[in-house]
Amino acid sequence: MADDDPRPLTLRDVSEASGVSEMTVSRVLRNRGDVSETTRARVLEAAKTLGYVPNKIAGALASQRVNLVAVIIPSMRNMVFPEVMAGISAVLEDTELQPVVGVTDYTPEKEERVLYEMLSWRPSGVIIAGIEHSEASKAMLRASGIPVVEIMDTDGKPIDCAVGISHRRAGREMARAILRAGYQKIGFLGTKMPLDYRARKRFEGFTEALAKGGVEVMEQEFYSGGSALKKGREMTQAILEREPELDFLYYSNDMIGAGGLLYLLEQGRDIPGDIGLAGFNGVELLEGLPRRLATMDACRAEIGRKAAEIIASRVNDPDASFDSVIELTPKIAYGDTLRH
Amino acid sequence: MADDDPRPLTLRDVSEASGVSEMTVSRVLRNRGDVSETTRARVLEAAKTLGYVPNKIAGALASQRVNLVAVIIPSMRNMVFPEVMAGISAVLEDTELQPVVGVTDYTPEKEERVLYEMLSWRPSGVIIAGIEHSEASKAMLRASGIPVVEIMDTDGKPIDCAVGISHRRAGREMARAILRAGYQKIGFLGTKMPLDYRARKRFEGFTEALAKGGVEVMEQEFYSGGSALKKGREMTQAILEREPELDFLYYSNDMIGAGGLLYLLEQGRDIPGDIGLAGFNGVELLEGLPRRLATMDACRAEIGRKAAEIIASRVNDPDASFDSVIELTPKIAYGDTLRH
DNA sequence: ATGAAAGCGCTAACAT
DNA sequence: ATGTTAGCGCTTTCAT
Repeated sequence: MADDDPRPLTLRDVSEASGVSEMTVSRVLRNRGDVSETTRARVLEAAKTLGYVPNKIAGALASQRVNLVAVIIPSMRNMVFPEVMAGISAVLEDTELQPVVGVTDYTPEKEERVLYEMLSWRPSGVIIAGIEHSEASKAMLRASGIPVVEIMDTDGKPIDCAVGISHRRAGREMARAILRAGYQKIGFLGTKMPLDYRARKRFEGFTEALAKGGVEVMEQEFYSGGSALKKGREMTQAILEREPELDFLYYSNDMIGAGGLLYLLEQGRDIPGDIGLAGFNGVELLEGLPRRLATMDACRAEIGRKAAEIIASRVNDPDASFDSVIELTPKIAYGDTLRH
Repeated sequence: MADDDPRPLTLRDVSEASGVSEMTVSRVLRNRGDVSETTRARVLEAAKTLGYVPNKIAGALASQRVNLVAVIIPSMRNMVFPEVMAGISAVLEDTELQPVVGVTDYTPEKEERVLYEMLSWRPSGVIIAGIEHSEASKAMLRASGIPVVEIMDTDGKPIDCAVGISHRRAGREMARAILRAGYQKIGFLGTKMPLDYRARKRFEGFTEALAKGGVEVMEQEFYSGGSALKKGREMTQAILEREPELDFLYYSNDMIGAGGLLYLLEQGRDIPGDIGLAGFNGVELLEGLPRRLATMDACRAEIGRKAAEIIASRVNDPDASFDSVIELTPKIAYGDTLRH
C-alpha cells in the first residue's frame, strides 16, 4: 500500500489496468458507441477498483460542452430563493444538466463579478433573478451565446427570455382588494433596499391603484437587517405610534407581516375588523401562525420549473421555440387578515 | 455589425486585436509577471471592447488548478445551511477560492452522486456536512488528495479533519439543564428522518443523560414534511393528548419548537411553570416570537468560517498544520421557556 | 468493436 | 518585457 503518488488518476491508468485503449475506456465510461460486454465489464471493474473519477475539465475542453446551468440569485436566506432552486433542481434532475448557484447580495457589482466568474466556466445556460442588470452584465449575457432566462419579474424587457410575475400588477391587485374591503387608512412597511426592484415595483403598483381609488398611503416604515419577524413587530409598533388611525398594513414580505400579526394579536387588536394586514410571497411558515396572514403567492417553485424547462429544451435543441415572456398570475390568499 | 460567428472569443482574438502575443495577454488578464503599462492598457482595452471572458476550463486544465471549493450539504431549506454557507462565503470572499454547493437531500446515494460530480471538476477542497458517509464516498474523498473538512458534527472519526459540535453532548447538556430545573415528565418531538444522524445523536445524548438522572423519555412524536411550524403545533397537541402529564417538551429543531410554543400559549398554558420547552439551533426567527424559546446555538456561521479558513490555509500551503478535530461548544439559551 | 491522431484554449517553463 | 514551445486529459474524427 505504498501510496506515494498523489497524482490523480487518468484515463490512461484505467486503460493500462484494463488492457484496453483510452478511447474504449472513454466510451465505456460515457456509455457511448458500441463496446462488447466483455471489455465493458473489464473497464468498469478496473475503473472501480482504482477509484477513478473522470476529469470533467479535460472532457469539457475536448467536447466543448459543459452540462452546467448558472443560477444567479440575490440571496440564500430569503426563503424565496431556496424554493426557486427546488423548482429548478426538480426539473434538471431528469436531464444531464446541473445547477450551479451564485449569489449577488442584491448588488449589481457583485452580480457582475459572479456572472463573469460563472460565464468563464462556459455553462450551457443562465437563469438569473431580476430583469434589471448593469450594462456590462447585459453585454456579457448577450455575448455569451447561451440561453438566458431572467426570472421572478416580467416588468421590463428581457435580454433573451423571462419567466415571472408582474410585481406592479401584484401591488395593484392587493391595493384593489384592500379598497374593496373598505379599508381607507393604509400603511406600508418594507425593506430599506433601493436595489430590491421587485419590492419597489409592488409598491409602485400599490400606490398607483390606491390613487385610482382616491386613497394615498398614509404612513410608511422601513427596516434593514436583523430578524425579520422581530423587525415586523417593531415596525408595526412604530408606525402605529406615529399614526394610530391606520386601518390596514401592507408588508413587503410575509416575515415582517407575520411579526406584525403576532404583535397586533398580543395588543388585542381586532383583525381584520379593526385593522387588516397583508404580506407577500406565500411562505409556508404562515400556515403555523395563530391566524393566516393574507398574502399573494409569488409562484416561486413554478418559476423555477418553467425556467429550467426552457433551458433544458433549448440546450437539447438550439432551434427550439420559446416564449420570450411567461407571466404567471399570482392569486391573493385572503387568509384571516383581509376582509372580502 | 454582422455578428454571424457565435464562436466564443479566445485569447487569440484578444491577441490579434491588441497586437500582442497570447502569452502576454494571458499575463495581463491574470496580473502575472512583468508587463509594461502600455501593453497592459492596450490589452485590457482590447479585451473589454471585444467582451472577452476567459475560458477557465482551458485555464484549469493547463494550470492544474481550480479555485473551487465543493460544499456539500443536505438541504437548502433548513435555515441551518444558508447560515453555514454565509460563514464559508465570508471567508472565501477574501481569497481566490469560490464555493460551489451541492445538495444531498439527506440521502447517501445522492451524496455519492453529488460528490462524484463535484470531484470530477477537481476542486481545491471539499467541505461536507456530517461525518457519516458511504464507504464509496469516503474512498473518493480519501483518493481525491485534497483537503476535506467534515462539518457540523464531531462525534466520529473524520476522514481528514472536522469542525463542528458534539450533538451527543448537546443532547446531554440539555437533558441536564431540564433535570436541574426539576422537570420529570419529558416528551421528545423530532423528525422522521433515520438519516439525520445529528438529530439522532442529540436524542441519544439526551436519553443517556436523563437515564443518569433516573428519568426516561415518557412519550415521543415524529413528523415529516410540511410546514415545520404547523407540524410543531399538531405534534404538540397530539403528544399532550396521549400524555397530558408531560411537563417538558424537547424539540429536535427550533421551528417545530416555535410551533409548539405558539400552540401552548393559545391553550393558555403556563410556560415555563406548568410546562417547559426547548428547541435546537438558535435560529434568528425565535427573536420575534411572543416568548423566547429555550434553545442551543449550533454555531453555524462559526463552523462555516472555521472550515473555510482551514481549506484556505491548506490550499495556500499544503504543509500547513491543522487540527484534525475542532469541537465548538454551544451554550444553552434559556430564553423564557426553561426555568433555571 | 477498437484504435490512432489531432486538437480543444489555455499556462508553465524556458527562451530572448 | 515579451515570445515560443509543449502539453494539461480528455473527445472528435477518421481509420481499421
